[in-house]
Amino acid sequence: MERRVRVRFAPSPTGALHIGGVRTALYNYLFARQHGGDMLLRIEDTDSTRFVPGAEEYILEALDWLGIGIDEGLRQKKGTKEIEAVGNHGPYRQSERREIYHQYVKQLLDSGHAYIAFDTPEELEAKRNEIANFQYDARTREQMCNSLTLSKEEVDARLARGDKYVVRFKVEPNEDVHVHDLIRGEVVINSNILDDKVLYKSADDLPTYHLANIVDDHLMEVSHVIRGEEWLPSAPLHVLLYRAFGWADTMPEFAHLPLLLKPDGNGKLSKRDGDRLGFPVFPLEFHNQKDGTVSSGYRESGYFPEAVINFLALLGWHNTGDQEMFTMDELIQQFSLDRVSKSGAKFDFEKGKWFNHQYLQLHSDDELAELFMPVLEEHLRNLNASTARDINKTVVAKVIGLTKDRVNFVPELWEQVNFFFVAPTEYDEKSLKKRWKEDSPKHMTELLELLEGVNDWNAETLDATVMPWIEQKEYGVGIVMNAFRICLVGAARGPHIWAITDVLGKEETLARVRAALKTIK
RNA sequence: GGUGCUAUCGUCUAGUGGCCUAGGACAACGGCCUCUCACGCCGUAAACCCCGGUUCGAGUCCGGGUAGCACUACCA
Repeated sequence: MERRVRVRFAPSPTGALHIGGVRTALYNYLFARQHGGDMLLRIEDTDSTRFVPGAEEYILEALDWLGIGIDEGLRQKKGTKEIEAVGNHGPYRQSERREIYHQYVKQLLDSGHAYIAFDTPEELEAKRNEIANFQYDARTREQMCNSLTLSKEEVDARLARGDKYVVRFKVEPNEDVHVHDLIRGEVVINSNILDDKVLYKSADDLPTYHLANIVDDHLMEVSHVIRGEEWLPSAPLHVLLYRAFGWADTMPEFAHLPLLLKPDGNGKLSKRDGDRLGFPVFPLEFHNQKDGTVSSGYRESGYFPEAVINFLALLGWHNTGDQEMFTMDELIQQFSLDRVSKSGAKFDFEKGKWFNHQYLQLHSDDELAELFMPVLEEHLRNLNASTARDINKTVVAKVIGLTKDRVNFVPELWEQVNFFFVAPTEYDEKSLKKRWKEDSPKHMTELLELLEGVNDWNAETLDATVMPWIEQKEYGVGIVMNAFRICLVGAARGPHIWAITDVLGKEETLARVRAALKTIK
């Protein structure tokens, strides 16, 4: 009988959601959707010391922005930032599941799969200093302070006294543990290299990841665990845990995803790489209330969620064939775990920019105008308002249509369209040197006269008036037009000249030529 | 140090024993277009980690090296 596909994304609220985590969430989501299954969101907050306020809200908002839908667990209430819990396998925050874990810790203790240990962190530290490569396991536990070495009376006394303790998993030595991984195949690890992992700590009355993770995945009926490769080494431990609980027959399938690596050099992609190389490592901007740092986000940098999704999907997964552009629906249809690469992928954000360029072109001028309007207004506010011309969305959409193919991001539009709204006050030196000739003042003075006589101000009329004039005078099209362009734009760049005069109108065009004549040289 | 995972252009990757003279995309470079800058189009350069083995034939299978990465906490 086929089991219903249920996957989970289980982040820790220790800060902004890393882009690698986003990809893990995405692959889980694609897998769930493809199989008509459920995507769960669980918060793994068993380390109270690392909790960062706002992180949980951040994670949910980021997933919502990216279009990664949650079916069960914690999610944003539709259209709001409020958090709601849906489903009947809750609670979905591990810190709220204490009583549940108590029961399972006891089960392991009673069945002899776990034991109580009183060694203090200081004692363990000392042991590690004393013995190279010290590991708490079958070879060493007999020398430690635990319920295996102490008498029952002593253990009870310590417990009654309120001594801090942990519960450790009793790993049986010298056993080959097989883990079946959907991406990597069979992985075999000998239990000798595993240590007796701490499953529960009395100090904060919380389990560690390993215990909570197995208990929750079992109780929540998770069918596939799709997570980062950093978990591969502890997968055998998890298998042993499933067996100890007697859940081996319903143990989920595992798939360990390759890691996202630094663009340059070696190692895992980190927050610092983003700062160093100038690109976001997080989906949304994050203000860390704990350490006061601010991290830039893809959303605030002008990325479209579709572009981020497309980019991320292809970092570690690729179908046969040459398709590069994928909608979420296409990804859901085509994604498969056996086409996920086994090796880590360097995070090359140049490709990300290209994807954004592609998606930007797909948006209509009106949509882009809507997005660009606030950026434009902000820039104009920062300039002297009196130099700004009237702006309305129709004009903004029009100039965006003229320039959008040359930008990757909406905010970059400003550099392309600013001269439509603000007359140049200075003229680019390089452009002048190359395009402003000795005769240019004379040409512009004559052109000015010619243009003053044009009543029907549009591209066709202007072209039909100016071109023959240039030809007749033998001035050269490039010489005149480039000088004209400098007058209007302030530099040798921008769209076709008649497209510019069209938006500027007769009055403004003439005014700019006059101003240039006065200012240049 | 130990254990595990991985290994095709600078980067993401296609390739599942003959279709590979190794394909696509990003980036780079060159050209075309053109009143400018871009976009776009066309093109160039660019890779099978090394050594053995299996086979008529290996990027593809096997072994050994090497390298990279991950893990090795009362963090996840």
